[in-house]
Amino acid sequence: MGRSPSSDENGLKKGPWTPEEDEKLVEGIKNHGHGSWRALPKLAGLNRCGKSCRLRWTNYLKPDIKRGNFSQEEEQTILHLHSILGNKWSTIATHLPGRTDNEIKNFWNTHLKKKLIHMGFDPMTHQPRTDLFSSLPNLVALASLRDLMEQPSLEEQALKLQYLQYLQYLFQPAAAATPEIDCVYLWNSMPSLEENPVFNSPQIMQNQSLFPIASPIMSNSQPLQNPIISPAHVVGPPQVPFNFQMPLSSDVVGQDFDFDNPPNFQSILPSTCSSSGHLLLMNENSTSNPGYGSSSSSSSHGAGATSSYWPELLFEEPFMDETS
DNA sequence: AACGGACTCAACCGCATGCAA
DNA sequence: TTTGCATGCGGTTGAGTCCGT
Repeated sequence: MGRSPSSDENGLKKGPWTPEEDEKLVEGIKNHGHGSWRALPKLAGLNRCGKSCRLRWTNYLKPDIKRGNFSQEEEQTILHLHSILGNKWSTIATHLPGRTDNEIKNFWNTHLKKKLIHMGFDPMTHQPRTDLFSSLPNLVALASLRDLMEQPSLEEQALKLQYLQYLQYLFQPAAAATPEIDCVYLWNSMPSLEENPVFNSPQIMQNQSLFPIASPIMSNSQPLQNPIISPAHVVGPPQVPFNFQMPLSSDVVGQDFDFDNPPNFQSILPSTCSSSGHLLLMNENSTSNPGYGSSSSSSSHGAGATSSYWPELLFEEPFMDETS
């Protein structure tokens, strides 16, 4: 790691530090202090600039520096402080004894930022990403549609639907999160899909109470409504832009589904798609949005806006072959 | 075993800020 | 008030390492 040794136009050495240089720097600071970084290299017998010496000392050689992995607590502290302070690494570092701003910055860029993005949060605002995240239910629904259609029986399709409903339930709270909801809380409360016993339990077929209504965070949650499994508390319009009533109540259900020669998809695809599956670009003023719920027409892209726009990326390629 | 892409992190760069003359 | 120097800060770079093929 680091850089190859080189020197600048003044003949001062650049690049990685050698153990000998480290030793000289430590000795120099011990004897002369670091009141003047510019004078220090000369006093310590180093062919380095003062800036390089300061950086080496503050980021590596200072005796109270803590090395090694960040703890869970440190991770949460960084996350919380970053949500308040932004990229003020030196300020954040003052709250984490033994950690340097450079180390925190690197940890953020290599781990936490990616983790937040992966969870659907904007790493800068710590708010749910309205572009991708709010479309997740749509994406999941789309990805699962084929799977749903391939289920041999109505019961298994119902099972799939409940799975979709549960995903919807999981995604909605974050998408509906308001600024006062602490991102750290969501971070900690976000369940792991793989580990969730619901998905490994036969109870999913019997349990009609998968969607608690008491949770304050979930108060805006509006799981997908469908005619087969409809939890009593579910109110409001469907949030997934499919009218599942159509395939479920039509002859399509339970039969072998040929995706190469689909039936008339106009009835089950949202209006943003043409019958051939291409995306019909939809601007903010579009009024044609039947069946998606009233919230979708809002121009607010902030937290809580439930966008039903089809992600444009999704349809860079035709949704399905134009064979019919 | 070899290769190549992804990842990590120490170190550099340039700008901002503070302060003394 | 202006100027110049020293230091601090955040963004970026790039060589070493890891890991999958």
